[in-house]
Amino acid sequence: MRNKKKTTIKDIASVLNISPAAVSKALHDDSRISTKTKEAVKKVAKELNYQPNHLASALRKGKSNLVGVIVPRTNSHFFSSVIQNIEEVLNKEGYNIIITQSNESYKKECSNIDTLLFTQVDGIIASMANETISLDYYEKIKSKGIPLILFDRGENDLNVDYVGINDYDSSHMIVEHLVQQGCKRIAHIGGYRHTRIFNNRINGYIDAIKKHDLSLDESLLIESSLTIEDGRDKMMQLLNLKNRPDAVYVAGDYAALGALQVLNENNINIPKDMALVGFGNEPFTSMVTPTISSIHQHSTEMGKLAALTFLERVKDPKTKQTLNKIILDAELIVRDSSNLK
Amino acid sequence: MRNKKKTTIKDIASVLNISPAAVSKALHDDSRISTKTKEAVKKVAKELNYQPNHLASALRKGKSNLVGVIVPRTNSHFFSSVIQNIEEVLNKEGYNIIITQSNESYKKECSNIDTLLFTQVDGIIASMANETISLDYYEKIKSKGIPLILFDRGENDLNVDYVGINDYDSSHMIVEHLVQQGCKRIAHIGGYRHTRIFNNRINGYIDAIKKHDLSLDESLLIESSLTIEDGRDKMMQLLNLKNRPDAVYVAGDYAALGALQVLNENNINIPKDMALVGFGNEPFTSMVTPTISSIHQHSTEMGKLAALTFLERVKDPKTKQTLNKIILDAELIVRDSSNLK
DNA sequence: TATATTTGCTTAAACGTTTAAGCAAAAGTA
DNA sequence: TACTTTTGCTTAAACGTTTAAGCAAATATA
Repeated sequence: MRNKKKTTIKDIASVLNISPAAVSKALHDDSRISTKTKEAVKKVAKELNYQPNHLASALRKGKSNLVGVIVPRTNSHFFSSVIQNIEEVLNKEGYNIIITQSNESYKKECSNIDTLLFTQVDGIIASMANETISLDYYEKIKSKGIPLILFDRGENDLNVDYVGINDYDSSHMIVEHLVQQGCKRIAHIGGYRHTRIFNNRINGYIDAIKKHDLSLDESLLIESSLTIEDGRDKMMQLLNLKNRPDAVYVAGDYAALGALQVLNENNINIPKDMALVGFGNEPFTSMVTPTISSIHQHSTEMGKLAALTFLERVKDPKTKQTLNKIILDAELIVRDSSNLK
Repeated sequence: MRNKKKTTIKDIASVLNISPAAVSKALHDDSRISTKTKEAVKKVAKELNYQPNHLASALRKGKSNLVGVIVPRTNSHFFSSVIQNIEEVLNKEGYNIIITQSNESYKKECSNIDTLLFTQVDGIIASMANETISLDYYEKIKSKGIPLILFDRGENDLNVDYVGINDYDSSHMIVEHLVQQGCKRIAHIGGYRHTRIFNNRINGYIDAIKKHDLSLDESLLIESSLTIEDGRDKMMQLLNLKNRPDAVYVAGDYAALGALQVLNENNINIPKDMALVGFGNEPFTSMVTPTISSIHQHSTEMGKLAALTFLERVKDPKTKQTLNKIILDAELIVRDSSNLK
């Protein structure tokens, strides 16, 4: 007994003996349609359980009201929160989002871009994979003439909008905090320099170390993929030094967790023997023992701003695309791992 | 100098002086088109940087090759892993997925369904929010005539495909394990009974307790929302009992984490004074101190099976939709929190 | 050689919507 | 009264693709 055929605008039109065009206009509250007709149309639409065919209108109007989102992964609180806020802002404006994950792979990222373009999205909001070095492939998006907004990973000097936090200053805050706690030899397990945000963190670290007249020991500055496993490896590397550091600033919470595990396993007292600071303020930082100090990246604002930037771009597509960087101030959350009282 | 107008099939046709229909067929390797023409078409397509318009073909063919996925949230390893595997299987078959989150809200879940239907997805794969009690709203999906596959949360006796694990047996495994470790008073912080999987876990717990001739104490069985906070609350409740349990089986890892925090804060030795077992095998269970025993839910298989079930349904839409339940065996991962040697 | 089949294309309609253009009737204006 | 404007619709084309139907030429079959 199920109504297999979907009701279309034509069905409504024929019931009321008016043209499909009138129905379309009535449904969109066009001023040139009488209130009477509008009411009749809406009544019949409800009765016939009319559901507009999005594909048809998208095809006709040349826009899909779909926005693609690319993230390295969704199972981190940061990205998940950014996504949620992008969604919230865009839903209100009638956009839906398609979420894709690159799993930190450049190849997957490229295929995600193709997928999204194929789906005729009206724009793409993305944060780049660890592997991704250049924005070359992203040119494809711009050549389609749709807005591209990058966040977190993707700071650039090209004409691509970017929303992120002040990584350089964040490093300064961390080093400053550790110095205040009395630390003298501060190590940094950073991300890969080819990613701008990690490079900024490293530069911030270096400059802050210099500023406080601490020795800038090359063995204390290590690049890492920032996974848990690599965090473990790099921490062991630091422990094997003749002259161990008394504090470690890790550029990612997952790697910081790995470091913490190694320290605990080796019965090294945190923070007395070794202070520890992470980056990202992932929920688990306050769950582990000891709790890990970390940088809060304002994921809520970042998501909202990314979405709003997109909305501005579609509203005003004529204005020349110029570099629009939004840099948020981050916040250091001090927890047990670096609290020496 | 940018080519603003997108190349269409017509453009290719006019270059080669053939009909658009021939181009379409050539691009799809129709047997009725000569190899010569096919090659020519593909060459021109590449030259003009032709990108097929997905909306147009979807409209014409009546299918979008989009599959909607609804999950309570993406920032849990379980859901994130299921999604990843759904994606992997479906991408191979030319489908893309749209991920939406309900944030455990029934209202959001309904709006997600509307959104997905509006986007003309070819099917929906979903796991229900905590709040969701009935499948009523999901009827909308079925009345559209597209496949609906539920996983994890959503076991049902209706004609809706379901993929999940054996929750009843999992509870048995856990209780059995705790008994073997010497526990006598085993408490259960369960989910809400209105959700089938949690009800199954509770029933499994009760039956296993009876089987081992342990006392079935009502005060030891508590329903919970299974968030970290509620895990804390319910653990405190158990600690306040005159006759404390010597083991707690928590139906979710996040709540188990909350319980662990409370135990640690109260200097209760885990597992000596109180053994602890969680459910879900979230990565953090092996990160905290002590590590938490948990049930591995085979998220990889679950995602793949959900996707495959969907593919079968679209391949064979004529066959009557009958209840197709796939129940996987779960696995207990024993860690420090319940290992009494 | 006459007929049947296959090959390689074309034509035209269709998917469901939106929208520019147009037109008659009603209402407003002088 | 005669004109202009507004109202309320209709007509028809368009978005880019797919596909059923058809047709002429080439090839196969008897």
